[in-house]
Amino acid sequence: MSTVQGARARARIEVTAAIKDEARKQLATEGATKLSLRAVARELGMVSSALYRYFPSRDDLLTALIIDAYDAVGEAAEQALAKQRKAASPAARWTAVCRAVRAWALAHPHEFTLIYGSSVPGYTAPQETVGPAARVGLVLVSIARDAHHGKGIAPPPLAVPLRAEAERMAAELAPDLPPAVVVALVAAWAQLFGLILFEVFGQFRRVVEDRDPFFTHAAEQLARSVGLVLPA
Amino acid sequence: MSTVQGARARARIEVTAAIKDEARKQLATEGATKLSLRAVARELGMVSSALYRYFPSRDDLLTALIIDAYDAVGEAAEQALAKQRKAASPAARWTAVCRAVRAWALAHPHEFTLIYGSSVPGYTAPQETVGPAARVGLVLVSIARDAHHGKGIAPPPLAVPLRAEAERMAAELAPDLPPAVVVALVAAWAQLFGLILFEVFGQFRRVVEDRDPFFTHAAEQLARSVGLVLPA
DNA sequence: TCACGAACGAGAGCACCGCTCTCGCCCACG
DNA sequence: CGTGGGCGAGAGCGGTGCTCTCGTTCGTGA
Repeated sequence: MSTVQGARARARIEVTAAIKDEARKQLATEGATKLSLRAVARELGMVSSALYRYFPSRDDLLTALIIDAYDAVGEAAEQALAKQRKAASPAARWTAVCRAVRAWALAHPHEFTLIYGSSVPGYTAPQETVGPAARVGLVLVSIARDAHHGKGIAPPPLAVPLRAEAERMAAELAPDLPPAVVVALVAAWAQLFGLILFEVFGQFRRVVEDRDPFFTHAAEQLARSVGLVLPA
Repeated sequence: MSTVQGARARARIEVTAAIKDEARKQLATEGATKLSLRAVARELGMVSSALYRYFPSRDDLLTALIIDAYDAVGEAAEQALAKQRKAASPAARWTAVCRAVRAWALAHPHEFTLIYGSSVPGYTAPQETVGPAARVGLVLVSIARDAHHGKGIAPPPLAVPLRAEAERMAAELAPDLPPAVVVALVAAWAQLFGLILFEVFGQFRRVVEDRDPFFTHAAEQLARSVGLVLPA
């Protein structure tokens, strides 16, 4: 029933996409705070009130862009993993995924900021965002899972004993992995984005100049921290 | 000459402080994007144009708040280090500083977001911010330096060989420390804020529930990654 | 001492914003 | 074929950052 929708529905999809495209363009040049419904409408030859036929509010437009951005960075990570799949070591896959996420962030800094930077502390993300938001994390988990299950090359790498609460959290998130690996995985997930955020926000200016090799090295160390690198 | 300034100068200082206080209050309740000059003026019983006698623009007000926030979190880190100074192991000092930074961030989420989150990708921070912004990093460096120089307990912990550029960067930043330690230090610096940002932004919701022990564990692992933990 | 000038607050006003409401139009479905 | 609902246009509301002008106040240098 959805294959050949009426012209009405098709037009709606097209206009919605055009609005998002124009909004993304303004996002890239001006940033999220400067994104203006009126400017988007103006650029599209519409009047501002017409946009409200497609998005109930400016925040809903932003939410749509957020979901798209989560999907885009998640897909970048998944494609990087797929490209590395055969015969690459877990550490090599990990690094490739990290580099892909970083590359996407540097190519779309404002969209990356939108999802990982400027979030409002009090604000609870709408339910539709949680799925797309999890994709990068799931890619990282899958690398560890493959390494642990398939070839069994990921030993629990940690010397510091875990608290009981951490054990429980690990059992909930990924019961098939050693708790220490799960905890390290979650931490590495956040730390990866710390590295990228600092680079995107310019915190490394005058501190790290050759950021590409620095990042690669840090990503490899993260892989080590999760136990993806075999002791030599 | 500056001890007993005229009454006008004192009034100016007081009004400036009152503006910043009210702005901080609104920042805490509404967030940076909703901070309104007119609302601040209204609350202070002034008219909006009067604020421009004290801050040339809204962005300059925000810059002032940014500097204050950098100083506040830097001071929190420095005080945590000072409190731990005597007889504490380098790893214990490291963890204490990390926990102090996190505690400040959780207590002032909007101010933390202002300095580490919502930064505009294209925007270059004014020169006045670089000093205050460096304070937390310098505290971390000082811990590693004390450990390396004073007691020599920080062995270069890394197995992956460094690139030549990384060696050069390390020599510029802290020539008295082993390059591998400097590189790990910079990465740990960014990763620490990745952990805190994810917690402040709610990325750990439904993922990490007992965040305090999780963070402490992650901070200890970061100390390990810099070489602050002696091999058992 | 006193006049000058700088700093100050008030107010009006500009251009822009998000959002609402009403109004005609026109297409698709019953 | 008639009609109801989706649509775009337009006016308008209250808000924003920022500018300019105009009296007033108050410290300071002559």
